[in-house]
Amino acid sequence: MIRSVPARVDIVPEGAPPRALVLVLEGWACSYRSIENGKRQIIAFLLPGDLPEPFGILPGFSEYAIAALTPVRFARVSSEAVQAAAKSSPPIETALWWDLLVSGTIEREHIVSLGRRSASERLGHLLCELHLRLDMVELAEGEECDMPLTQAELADALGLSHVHVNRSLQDLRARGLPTLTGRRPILHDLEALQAASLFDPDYLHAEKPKPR
Amino acid sequence: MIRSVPARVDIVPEGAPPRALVLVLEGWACSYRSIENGKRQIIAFLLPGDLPEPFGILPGFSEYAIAALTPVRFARVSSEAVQAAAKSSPPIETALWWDLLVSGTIEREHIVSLGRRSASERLGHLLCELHLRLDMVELAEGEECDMPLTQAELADALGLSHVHVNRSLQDLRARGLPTLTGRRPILHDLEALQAASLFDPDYLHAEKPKPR
DNA sequence: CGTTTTCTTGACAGGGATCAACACTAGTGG
DNA sequence: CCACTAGTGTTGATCCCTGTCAAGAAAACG
Repeated sequence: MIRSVPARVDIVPEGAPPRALVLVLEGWACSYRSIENGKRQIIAFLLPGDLPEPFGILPGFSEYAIAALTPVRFARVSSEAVQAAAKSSPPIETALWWDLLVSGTIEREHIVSLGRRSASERLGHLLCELHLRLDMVELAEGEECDMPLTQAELADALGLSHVHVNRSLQDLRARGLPTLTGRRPILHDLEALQAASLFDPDYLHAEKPKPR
Repeated sequence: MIRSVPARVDIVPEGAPPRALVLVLEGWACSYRSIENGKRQIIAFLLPGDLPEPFGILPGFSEYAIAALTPVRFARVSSEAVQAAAKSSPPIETALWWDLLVSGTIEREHIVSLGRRSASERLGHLLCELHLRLDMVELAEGEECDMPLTQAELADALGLSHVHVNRSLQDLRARGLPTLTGRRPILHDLEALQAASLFDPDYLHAEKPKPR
């Protein structure tokens, strides 16, 4: 079942009972959690092809909401259907596991960023990550790509205030690394930015490993 | 294959090629990542019963090291053996998926802590989490439990300096919440601590859901 | 075009880092 | 069993990164 939602609405609201899984087809979304003190934390950005909930035999826990950041087209897939697909096709099963592992790795890297990297490093790291991920689904154009994110949304992902995101962006720009005009970053010198952001491109495993 | 290591040594060193999975049987361990600037970030604490690497059909990525915090007894289980066990026994398969989902949830909650909670809240939240997890494996004694962690180790998990961990601990103590003498915390008033730390006990899913 | 978001800047405050001692503990070997 | 040593916990002083508040500029949008 394919559906579309406009930007800025919840695809899965917080605390919803587990239902079918969401598969993002087009547009940007994110999973987030809002907390009692009024703040919110974006857990992960979801790009086309992402399956933000685990596909296994247990119902998802759904502690987190999923929201569209741009207009999003997505499919709702029942857990049973996903498992049936996995059972019947080894490549699909591999792809599902691969997605699960990679999203876990991205989340753990997020922990490292939030815990031990400075504001500019976090920001640069995120730009590198998103650029690489877009590249992997053919959505980057060389050193440029679309990135329809508000500075406030970046802030909610990076654990910063939107004011400081703005200043960190200026800091990176001043050091000649990325330019972010409008919502279209240009990573002028990818290697320099990666070095400055302590970004190791390997962790995303751009080439899929073989199943064993 | 069951092995033992003394405290403070790596069970799996950083960047090791994927091998058999580790299953913690006894003692405390953690997974961590050290970064170029000399800092390190603890990703997760591993208690008895934890299987810190995903069990699926793909080789683990092993971006992270696993270190013993106390003397640890652990088993090395080949990926194939785990899958065979899952295939042959639905309860085991359920348990494996459950473990995978819960550790993911704990990691995402870690993201929320690091991004949007104050030092004292993070600390209190971690104490609540570890207490509950210990309780789930019968290792807590009422409001007390063993917690063989150094303040520096807490700092590396919470993204703080060890000095500030010390001060946050005093802050909680002054507010009558937990007492942490030696390595044995007493959570005098669990509910008050949970409230002060924005801790929602539900996210650990102490009661396992049924497979569907 | 007017209105609402977003972006940008400045001033200021504060949480947490860093540095540097010093006090304890616990483990070690004599 | 005690002295020694290394690791851990505790404090104080100081600094700076980042948050908060507030307001104006620039985009986005209907």
